[in-house]
Amino acid sequence: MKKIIRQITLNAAQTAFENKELNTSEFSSFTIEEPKVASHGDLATNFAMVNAKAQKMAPRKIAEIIIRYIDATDSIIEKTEIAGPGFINFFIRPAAWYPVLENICQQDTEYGFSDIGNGQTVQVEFVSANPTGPLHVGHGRGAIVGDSVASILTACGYDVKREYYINDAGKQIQTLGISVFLRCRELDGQTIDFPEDGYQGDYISDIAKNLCKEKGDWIFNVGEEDAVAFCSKFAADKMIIEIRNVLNTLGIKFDNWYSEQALVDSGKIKSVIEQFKQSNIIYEKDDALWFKTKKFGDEKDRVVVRNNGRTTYFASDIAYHQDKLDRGFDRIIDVWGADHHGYIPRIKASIKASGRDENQFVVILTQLVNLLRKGIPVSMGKRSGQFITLKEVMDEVGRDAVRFIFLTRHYDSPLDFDLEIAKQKTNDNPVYYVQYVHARISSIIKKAADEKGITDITFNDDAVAMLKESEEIQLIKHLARYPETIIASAESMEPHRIAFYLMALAADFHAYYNKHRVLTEDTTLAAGRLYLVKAVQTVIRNGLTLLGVSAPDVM
RNA sequence: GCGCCUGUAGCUCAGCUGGAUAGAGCAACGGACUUCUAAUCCGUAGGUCGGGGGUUCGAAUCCCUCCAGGCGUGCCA
Repeated sequence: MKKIIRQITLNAAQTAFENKELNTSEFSSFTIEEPKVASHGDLATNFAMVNAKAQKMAPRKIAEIIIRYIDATDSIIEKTEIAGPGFINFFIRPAAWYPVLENICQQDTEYGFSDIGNGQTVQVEFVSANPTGPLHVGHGRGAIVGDSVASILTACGYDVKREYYINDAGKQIQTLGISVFLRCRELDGQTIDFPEDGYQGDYISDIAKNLCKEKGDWIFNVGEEDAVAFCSKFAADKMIIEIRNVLNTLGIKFDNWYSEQALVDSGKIKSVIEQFKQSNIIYEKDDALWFKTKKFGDEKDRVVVRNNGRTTYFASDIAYHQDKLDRGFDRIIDVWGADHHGYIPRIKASIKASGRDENQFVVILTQLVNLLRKGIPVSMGKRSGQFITLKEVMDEVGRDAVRFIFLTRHYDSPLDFDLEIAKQKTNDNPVYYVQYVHARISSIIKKAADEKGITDITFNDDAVAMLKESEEIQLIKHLARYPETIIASAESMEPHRIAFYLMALAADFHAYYNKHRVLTEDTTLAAGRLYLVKAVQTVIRNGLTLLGVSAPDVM
């Protein structure tokens, strides 16, 4: 609808120019939007205001000319008016909205999809938590945002792959192995001296128990180095399985699990370092190798190979991101916790240094999650072992509520997650409010079939023409806004826009439901309303699907 | 010190990328179930958009500055 109004405005302006009523045909970009107040019409444009300067005319004067050139007879426009400083308000004929319903019905699960992505390939890398411990709610936020962004981009015609980068190489894996090995020795009755930087959680002991059962004799008979290496691998594999399981319960599946160890083994890290050395972007100082990140926008240069000869995490990351781009993705999106934000400039630097476009690389930073219970913070220390895992939160709260809560906030703002509120089935917890719409409509449709024998809800001019109530027109207008909401959500990579859209649509529906009965005695009217309500249900379901939330038929 | 993020109703948050009178939910108060699910609806009340400047027809939104909070600032990952 916005597109149509835009075109009508442009046509009018063009004709006005041809008739020498406007001074130039260079029109500045203008917006078509929905006024907040109903009395300002269905749609409004600021065309006259933004063009005042170029036209060297008063805004209201321009608006007046435009309106004169808009053919209001026999079109979708009922009337136009000039308001305020020079807005042009458009009032749309109610009947002009009806085709929206037919669209929804025809496109069904694909209503709201678009092709703005034009088949561009995108990779979304998210979670990528070290396999050294269970996921916590912070990881959950990244997981849900990343997954949802991926879904939304897919719906917009991007070719999207989800990837998890497993940090299964490096020091933290060593520490994991040592921690497990020590617990094994403890189980064996030996006295141990558990290091301060070891992993303290109970899960370490659990893994140790498992390991002892399977390989108890063996690990004490091989050398300590081999034993620790084995423990590392064993524990990391176990953790990955557990992580994968939790993510599965959240409804998240990755296309690719990328191993850092595999990256190391492939020699890519070495070859990238060598390559940058040759082009003089990596240099030697204090027996270490440094990357000239400062030259490419970072605060200072960063070490890639330590003076002990071992590569840093950054070195792996350089190679990893090079590898992603080598795989041909047009855009790579990383979802990180906000505590990693200092890392962005150096990764960008490495991409720039390789002669690529740094804009191909985008980072979504999710702010921290504060876990609360009845308003009281729950401690989240990882090393102390005193933390509530994502799995525990999922078991307590459930997938739909967890996902929806995370997605009703902009990822950019810190989030208080209160376990008690999350469990409540009230409006503090709007996921049920939205799902309830779906269930209610399912119930109506079932009733229509059971009691009235209506099983075929299809478009019918006469029936749809019965939709005259202001709440009905408002609902249809709301439905018409869905596709542009998805596009805006994709462009900004902000899933929360969909969540808010759904809550607003749900509010409109519940209000309508309370005021008007769908299954009326008038069968034509009932058919029209059923058709409308079914469209609402389709949109609710499509939106929830993009957020990874279920759309139940019964609640 | 420097960098990033945040500051909007008592609380939790939106605000469509600069538009008209700043919006929801919760909490408070008053109403609505013989009728398609009351996990719902209707109404009342609640604001110096952290403070101060600037940019322009127009600012919660953009710029500057100050204040407050969070995070970061390793040859850790």
